[in-house]
Amino acid sequence: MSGALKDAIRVERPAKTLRELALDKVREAIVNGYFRPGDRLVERDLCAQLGVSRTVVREVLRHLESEGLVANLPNKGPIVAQLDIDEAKQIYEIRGALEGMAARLCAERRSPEIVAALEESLAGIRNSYRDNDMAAVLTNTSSFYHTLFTMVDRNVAWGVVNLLTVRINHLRSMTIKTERRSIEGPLQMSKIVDAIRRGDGEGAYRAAMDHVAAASAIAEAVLSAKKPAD
Amino acid sequence: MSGALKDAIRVERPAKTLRELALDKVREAIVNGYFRPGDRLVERDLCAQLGVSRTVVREVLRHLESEGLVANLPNKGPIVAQLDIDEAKQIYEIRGALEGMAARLCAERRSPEIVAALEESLAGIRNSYRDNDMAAVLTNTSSFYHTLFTMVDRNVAWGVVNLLTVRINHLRSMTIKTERRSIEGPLQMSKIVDAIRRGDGEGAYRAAMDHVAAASAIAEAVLSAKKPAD
DNA sequence: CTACAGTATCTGGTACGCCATAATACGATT
DNA sequence: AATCGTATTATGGCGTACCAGATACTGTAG
Repeated sequence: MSGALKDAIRVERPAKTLRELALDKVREAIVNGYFRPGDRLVERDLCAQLGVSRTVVREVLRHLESEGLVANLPNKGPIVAQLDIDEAKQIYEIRGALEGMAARLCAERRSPEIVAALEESLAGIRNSYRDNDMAAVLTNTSSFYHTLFTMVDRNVAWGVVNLLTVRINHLRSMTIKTERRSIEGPLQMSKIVDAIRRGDGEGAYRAAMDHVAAASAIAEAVLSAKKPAD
Repeated sequence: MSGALKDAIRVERPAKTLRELALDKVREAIVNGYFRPGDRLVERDLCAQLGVSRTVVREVLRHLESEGLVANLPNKGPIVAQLDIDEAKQIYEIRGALEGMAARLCAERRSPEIVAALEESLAGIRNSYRDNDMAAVLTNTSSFYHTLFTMVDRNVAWGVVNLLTVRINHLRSMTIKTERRSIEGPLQMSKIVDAIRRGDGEGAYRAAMDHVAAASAIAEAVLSAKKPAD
C-alpha cells in the first residue's frame, strides 16, 4: 500500500500535548503584549494562570528562551525579552536578505501558481486594510511571505524568518498602523509580485529588500520616538 | 563608585547552571556523533548518563528540539534529528546569503582591523590543515566567520548562522576532509579577505557565496554517496 | 535614622509517583 | 497451528512535594 493512501485513512487525533498548548498561550501572550517586555515571568504564577504544573511551565520557558522571546537573568529568573533598537534593525536586515532570496527564486521559477497565490494574499491584505482589521493584516502578510518561501521549497528559511519575526511582532503591529503604510505597504508588495511575474529575479530581490527596509525605517522611528517617553 | 570599577573586583563565578552544562554535553554528544541520527533519546537513560534529574533532561531535550537537533515523534519520544539532503542544501543557501551580507558590510567598512583579524583566523586554518588537525580547522573556520559577523555588529545573524551550523556539523567535518578542500577552502576564503581589503562589497559578497556553494556541493556529493550504503 | 537581622520570595534542582499509550510477550480458544 | 485477547513492560507526559541558595523586603534595636 502506498504511503499516501495510508495517510488518507489515518484517523486525525488532537495530538497536541499540554506543553504545546501552554507554549502557544504564553507566546501569544507575549507577542500581543499581555506580558510586557521586562515583565518577570514567575513560574508559580504562570502555573496558576495556565492551570498546569511547574514541569510544563519550565519547559515552556526554556523553549521561549531559545526562541529569544524570554531572557533569563541569573539568580533572578525569566523575564520577557527587551527588544533594543539595534537588534530590531538586525532582524529586519536578515529578513531582507532571506525574503529577497526567496523572491528571486520565485521569479526564476516563472510559475503562474506562485503569482496567483501571492496575489490572493495581497488582495487579503488590501481588504484587511480597508476593513481596518489590523490583526488580519498581520496574518495575511505572514501568509504572503509564507507562500513566497514555501512555493520554492524553502521551509528552513521560512522557519528562520518566522522565528525572528515573533521577536519584533509588537513592532510590526505598530508599523502597519502608520498612516502611509496602508498604501505603501501593499504597493511595495505588488512590486515584488510584478517582478516575479515578469521573471525579473534581480527586481524581485530588490523589491523585497525595499519593502523590509521601509518597515525597518518606520520601526526605528517608532522605537526611538517611544524610548524617551517610556 | 563607578560601575566599571565595581565590575572589576567582581568575583568570577561559574554561573553556568546545571541545565546549561547538560545542554552542552548532549549537544556535543550529538554533533560529534556519539548519538547517531535516528537514535532514541530515552529520558531516564539520559538521566543516568548525565547524572541529573529528569526535569533537567527534559528541559535540555526541549531546547535541542527547538534548535532542530532533536525531533519529537508523537507518542514515541525524542530522537536525534535526521538530516536530509534537501534541508542541508537549504541551510548552506541561507548561510551563503547571510555570510555574503556580512562580507559585503565588512568590505564597505574598509577597516584594517577587520582585515587583520580575518587574516589571523585564515592563517590558523592554514596551519591546522598543515597539521592535519581537523578539529582545529573547524574551530578556526568558525572563528573566521565569527569575526566576519561581529566586526560589523551583526550578532543576531551570527546567532542564526551558528544555530543552523550545528545541524550540519557532521557534514562539515566530512567536507573539510575532502582532498581538494584543504587547498581550495582557504583559497576561497582569502578571496573574501582580498575583496574586503580593497573595499569591493560586491566581490566580497560573491566570494562568500562561492565558498559556501562549494561546501554545499561537496556536502551533497558526500551525502548522496553515503545514502545507498547506509 | 541607620544598620542589621530575620523573613518572604523565587529560581534551580531533585525525587517520586501516577496515568496513558504503545509495543511486546504470553496464553487461551477455536 | 493460527489468531485473538490480555497482561506486562517501557516510556513519555504530567503533577506534587521538597530543599538549597540567592535576593528583596521589612521591622526592630541601637
